[in-house]
Amino acid sequence: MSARKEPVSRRERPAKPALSRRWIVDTAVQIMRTEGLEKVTMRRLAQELDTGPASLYVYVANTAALHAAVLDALLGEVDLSGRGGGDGWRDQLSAVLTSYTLVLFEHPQLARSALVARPSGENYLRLVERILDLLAHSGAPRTQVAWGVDKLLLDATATAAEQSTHEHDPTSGEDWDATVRALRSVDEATHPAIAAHMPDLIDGAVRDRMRWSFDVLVNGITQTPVPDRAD
Amino acid sequence: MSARKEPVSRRERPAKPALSRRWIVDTAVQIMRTEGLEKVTMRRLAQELDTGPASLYVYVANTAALHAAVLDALLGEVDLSGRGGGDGWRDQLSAVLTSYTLVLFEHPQLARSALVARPSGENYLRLVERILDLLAHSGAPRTQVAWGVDKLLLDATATAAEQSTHEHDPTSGEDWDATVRALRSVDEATHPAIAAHMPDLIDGAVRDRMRWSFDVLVNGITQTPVPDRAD
DNA sequence: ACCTGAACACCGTTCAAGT
DNA sequence: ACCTGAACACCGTTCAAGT
Repeated sequence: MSARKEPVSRRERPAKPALSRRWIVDTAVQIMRTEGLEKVTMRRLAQELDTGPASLYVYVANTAALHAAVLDALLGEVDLSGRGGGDGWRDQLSAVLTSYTLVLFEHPQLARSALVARPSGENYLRLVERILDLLAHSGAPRTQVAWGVDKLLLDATATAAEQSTHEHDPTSGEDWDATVRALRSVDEATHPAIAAHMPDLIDGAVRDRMRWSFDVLVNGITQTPVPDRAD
Repeated sequence: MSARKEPVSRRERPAKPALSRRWIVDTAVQIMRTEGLEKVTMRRLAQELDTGPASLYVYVANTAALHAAVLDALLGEVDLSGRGGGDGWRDQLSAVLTSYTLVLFEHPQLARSALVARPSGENYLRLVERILDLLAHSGAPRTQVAWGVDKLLLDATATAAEQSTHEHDPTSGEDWDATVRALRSVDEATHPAIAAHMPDLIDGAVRDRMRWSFDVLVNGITQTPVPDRAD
């Protein structure tokens, strides 16, 4: 006779907030931070939000869109100021891209999804705007600048995506080990070039390679004219 | 009384071949060609091989390894000759990388898995050997050549991975559409640089961009010295 | 050594039905 | 309009048991 359940159950937990895209994405980010992106599934997320998976489809088109939203949220952490290096556009650009890469390094799986589902959120637009502006200060022709932004972001994203040897990452670094082993154990007779370049092929601190990649791209972008348009 | 099933059932289908890594990978390639990589699952593959999924684990460590094996098989199709352009190392290198990129363009999903699980099969080694050899003809310092190969392959792979607007691909091009829409509808007041570079940011034939990317990288790689090693 | 059945622990997405 | 239960059609991987 005592069990009227309505008010009791309502007070049992800290008041389930109304569903909203905002709340859904925030919760997804939280799950990613604590358990990794592979746990950011519709079902797991629904469970966390105390509802069924079907309910999420009112706010999110599918899993890919969900991951894209999580990525954009994370891009809010990129430091766009360019502080850290010198005052020139080049140092500032380097600092912004380094910040972008480091943010993705924390979540290589997200970098991979960035390669699949191109982001289009406000934080992504802010990032593109900033890089474009800095690169334009190089004085390079407009098209080179426009195409160059793409190259810089693609390189940084792909570098992060590759860097899967990470704690929260289940698909960790044994593939890279396999590649290293394969390159090391190569027969000098059949693969002379590999043997000849061997230590360097595998060596090099990530930081050094990142810095060099940046210089390679900026030098190339500013100095290489776009080809004559094919038909 | 007539139904002795042993010999009959043995003749019912064209004699199930014994399981082997070779046979498994070949069948996987065939499924990918006809149904796309997303159908290359342990279960689907087992079904095709007329066995249970557990049996495959004798030959293949997991799904990622399976996809890596499929990728290496596909790399056998890359034309390493370098025919098509001129005779110089640069034209030949361009031809080899174009061939690599085009092979991956047929299967963008495979390109993505190449970014995650670094390949290490014999076809991959052959490809690296060839690119290394060609790039070494530039006369650039050893370390630049070694690191440069990585950049060239990474750029080609990432470019292919992005290019997901493809027939067999379920996760098709609506994300790119969303990005284009976002870039187009940007407010000139808040994102002046995007507005200023707008047509070029999105335009450009894939071929033109590929050619330009190659030139950017080769110019950058051959002209940019590696930084002093940090500690 | 190789192969298997069966189980465990998950997925994404849809849809008719409810409020 | 928003939310839900239930279902459909899948997954990867392990493990004890068999040959």
